[in-house]
Amino acid sequence: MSQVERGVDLDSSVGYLLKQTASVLQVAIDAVLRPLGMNVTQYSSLELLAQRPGLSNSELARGTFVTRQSMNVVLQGLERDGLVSRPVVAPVGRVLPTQLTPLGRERLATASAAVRKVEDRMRSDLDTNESAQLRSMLNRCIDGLQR
Amino acid sequence: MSQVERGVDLDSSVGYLLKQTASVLQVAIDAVLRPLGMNVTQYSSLELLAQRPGLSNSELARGTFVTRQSMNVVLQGLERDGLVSRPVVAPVGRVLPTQLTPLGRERLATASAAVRKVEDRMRSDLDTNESAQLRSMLNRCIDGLQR
DNA sequence: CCCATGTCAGGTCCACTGACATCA
DNA sequence: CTGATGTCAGTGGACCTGACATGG
Repeated sequence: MSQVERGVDLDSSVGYLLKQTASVLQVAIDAVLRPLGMNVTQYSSLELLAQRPGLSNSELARGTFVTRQSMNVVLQGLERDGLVSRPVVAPVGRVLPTQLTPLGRERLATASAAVRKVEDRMRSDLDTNESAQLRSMLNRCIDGLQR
Repeated sequence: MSQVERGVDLDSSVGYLLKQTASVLQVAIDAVLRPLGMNVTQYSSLELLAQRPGLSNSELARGTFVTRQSMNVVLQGLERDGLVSRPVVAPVGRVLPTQLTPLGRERLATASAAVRKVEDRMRSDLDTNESAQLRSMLNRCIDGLQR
């Protein structure tokens, strides 16, 4: 049989496990978003826009962990599909504040429900307290790395 | 200033935090491996081979979360650079067991030390007990997702 | 026969880097 | 001038599908 199943002794490495978990999660979310014609970055952008209307291209890029160049392409696609809208000219500076359209809000609702199910499945073996601990520890990992 | 810094209220989502942590970690490890002329997938392959000599292409692919086609390309590169070696003919079946060369072992030692530093920095705000908890919870997240 | 493996090919997707103009 | 932004262009990595030969 295969020597690599689960539990190479690399699972003593937090980094390896982190990568694995993120990878499995990405695949799972991808799978539920694909039938909706959406990928993770597009979904993340819509979710961010719902919570913080008027975010600019660069701000969305930072919020979804991609470059502003990549986000530019994403936004062009979302705009083409009528899910978001941006003013033709910048009201101030070069920043173009982006808004969800009614259609975008509708699609997001569907996608959001699907993604929430995945996340619930991921947390199904964790109680509320552990979820909070997990978030706390991940935040501290991020802080540590950015030092 | 930017409205997106740290702490959009999405950090109540484990999934979002997980993606962010993995993203920051990837960037950090990339940064230390780049000067060594290595990327994360190559490093992961060498690390796996050090712990489990003789892994095949397909097994390495599963262990690093890429397809066997992608791993095939990676191995060709590592072989060309003299970091790994594979027999010309399969000793049994079609499986070609891969081995680290002395050079590969040497490069891995350097890379491994660099990566370990990053991982230590990531865990700097966690005590031993918390690290174990984090691993445990990540493992349960993976199990939950694969159900 | 069925399945896993190693490998090659073609096409696609996605994110990145580089570069440039614009504006506070 | 500096720094942030929006955007265009090119590049690279990893994916997928398909294919085929080989071996348990």
